Amino acid sequence: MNITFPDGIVRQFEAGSSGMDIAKSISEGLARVALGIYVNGVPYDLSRPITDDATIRIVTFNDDDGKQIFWHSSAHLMAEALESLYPGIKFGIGPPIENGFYYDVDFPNGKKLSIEDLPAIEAKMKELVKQNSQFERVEIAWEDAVAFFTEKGDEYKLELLEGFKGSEITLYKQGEFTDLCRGTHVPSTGALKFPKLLSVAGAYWRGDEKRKQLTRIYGIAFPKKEMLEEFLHQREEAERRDHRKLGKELELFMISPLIGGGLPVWLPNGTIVRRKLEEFIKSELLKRGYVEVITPHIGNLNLYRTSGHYPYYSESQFAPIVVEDEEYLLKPMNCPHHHQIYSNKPHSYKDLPVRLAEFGTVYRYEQSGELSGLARVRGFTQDDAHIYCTHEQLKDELINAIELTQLVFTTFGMEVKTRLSFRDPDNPEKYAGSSEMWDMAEKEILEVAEMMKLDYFIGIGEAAFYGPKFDFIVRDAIGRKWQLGTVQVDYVMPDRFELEYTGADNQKHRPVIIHRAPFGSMERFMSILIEHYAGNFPFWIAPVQVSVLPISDDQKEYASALVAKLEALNYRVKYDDRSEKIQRKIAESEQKKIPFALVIGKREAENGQVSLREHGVGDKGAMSIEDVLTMFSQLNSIIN
RNA sequence: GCCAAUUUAGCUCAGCUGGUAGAGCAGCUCAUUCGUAAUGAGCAGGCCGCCGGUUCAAGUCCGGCAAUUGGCUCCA
Repeated sequence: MNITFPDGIVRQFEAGSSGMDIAKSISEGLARVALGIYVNGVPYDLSRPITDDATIRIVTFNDDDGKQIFWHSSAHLMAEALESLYPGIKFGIGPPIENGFYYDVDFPNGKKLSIEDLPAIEAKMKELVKQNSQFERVEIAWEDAVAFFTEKGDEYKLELLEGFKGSEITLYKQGEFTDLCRGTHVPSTGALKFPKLLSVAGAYWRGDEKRKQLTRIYGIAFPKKEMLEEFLHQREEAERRDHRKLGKELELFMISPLIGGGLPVWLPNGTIVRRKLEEFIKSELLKRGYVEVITPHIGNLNLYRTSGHYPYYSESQFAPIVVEDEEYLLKPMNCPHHHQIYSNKPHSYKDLPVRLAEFGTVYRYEQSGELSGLARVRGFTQDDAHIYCTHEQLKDELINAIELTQLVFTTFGMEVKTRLSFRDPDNPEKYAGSSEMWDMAEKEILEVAEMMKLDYFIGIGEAAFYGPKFDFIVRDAIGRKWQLGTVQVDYVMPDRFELEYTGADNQKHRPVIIHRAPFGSMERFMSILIEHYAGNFPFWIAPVQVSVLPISDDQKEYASALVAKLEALNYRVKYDDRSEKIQRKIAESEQKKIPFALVIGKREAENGQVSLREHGVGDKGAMSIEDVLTMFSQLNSIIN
């Protein structure tokens, strides 16, 4: 048979040759690290015979596909260890994930697993690695599979089998353990050299809150020790950057149980950063024809009935407040308020687009277990705006809004992924508006994405109830993904609020609304920003921009004059005139992550200079005060 | 909300099988006037998350509650 390699070369192999045979024919080295083979795009075990002409690709741990095979096999390895330690244990599903794998299990006799139990399981896994048992693929009739798992008493596997009725079933066996599995797996457990179990969590069977909660055990594994060490080191680094830790250390924000979980309070340092971010956005808005408005924190429930938010999202809102027989809602979004501003007066097509912007604080009910620092909260401020435009203006306005969002992310050097969030066609009841309107809006979004050459992917079922959107997604220090900015198309609200403008034809028309928020929420953006910079904020947003450090009391007069000068220029200065050694003052300036320290000794005071020290870099030598001021002014010029 | 873990001084953390609380840093006072990451001495600081129980005795054991953390579910 003819086997085509990824580089296009075709070679002859005997029919029935396995992936391992092919790997060996290339090199012993490849055969040692090969984990699986893709045959015409379908993953095969290396031992599985290939019978016909095929295009193949051998995968190793360096390929994402290879990692998935590796971690999938690791999940089976963990399952084998669990079964030998806890006989009678039942298994749910055990897939590979982005970073490792998990297995959902149901322990016998109500055993509660805690992280203290993990080392023993890990030790057992290592023992099984040494045994180096082969992963064996068994093709079996559906009825026989049912019989097998009935005998074993594993109701979860039986439930899974119900879904595969009629099709051919495969089992995988290694050592004493047999699992229902599509595959593919590594040749033997010996490959899974360095496993590490990471955490224990509860997870509902089939993700259904109403069903039994199983124990989910997360783990990861690597073929080389250095890889595991690197992975663990990265986790530590992520922990070091965690915005909750840095937020406390740098006094950026706090959460008080007495105020309430999920209701973060911005401390003076954090407030400076936030205000700088707001100034930055405001200066961009003014350049782009937005006007600012201010709306209250609560609104009559009828407003949200009109918008449709109330029935659609009543579960994620705080309960209504009743006063004088009227019901009010803590506002879960700003849009309906802005729509009222739009309809406050009649509009001509000549007025459009109307762009209303507000840093609007909204309140949403989140389950207590979901709250997390600044990233997931119950009250937050959106850098919100609504653009009311004609249909002809829509694409230009979308582009304008997306460009602003991109400017934000490039200014901070963040990597984002763009998701085109479309409706879920299987759940039409989740969305307002006609199917034709959705088709049109999704098409327009796609066209804009293509025109702007965005690097996007499509998220089915991620749309808002009133329309599809662009979402910008960023990862935090520990790899969790968060949606930040968003740009949304809305044909529904104009109808619900009967928004109008008079066209050139003297007829009434419906405007289109764009909802957009480049930061998303100030809180979440701040959480990502802290982690992105590891607390080392750039000069223009740093809570304290520069520390002034006289070496001895003799330089105090010179130093305090410099401090006054800097403060007069609106720089944020920390003057450290304590009778401490200069080393100490520098250490503290560095710990507080202040971008620059100006060290002043006898020499500088005599020459009208300062000795400049850059945070994280070190001593940059003596400079004139004028040069320092010029440099600071340049660094500050992002806001203009 | 559910599963698991955690909660001791402002912060980070120690406190073994129950015998009445400890360190470092921060703070305050004094001395020191110093050239690029921590000068020394002294002082002060605690409803050991909250409520209840067991016990002669609870930071420690048991129960409940709360908050936080890792997940699940959900997410405009």
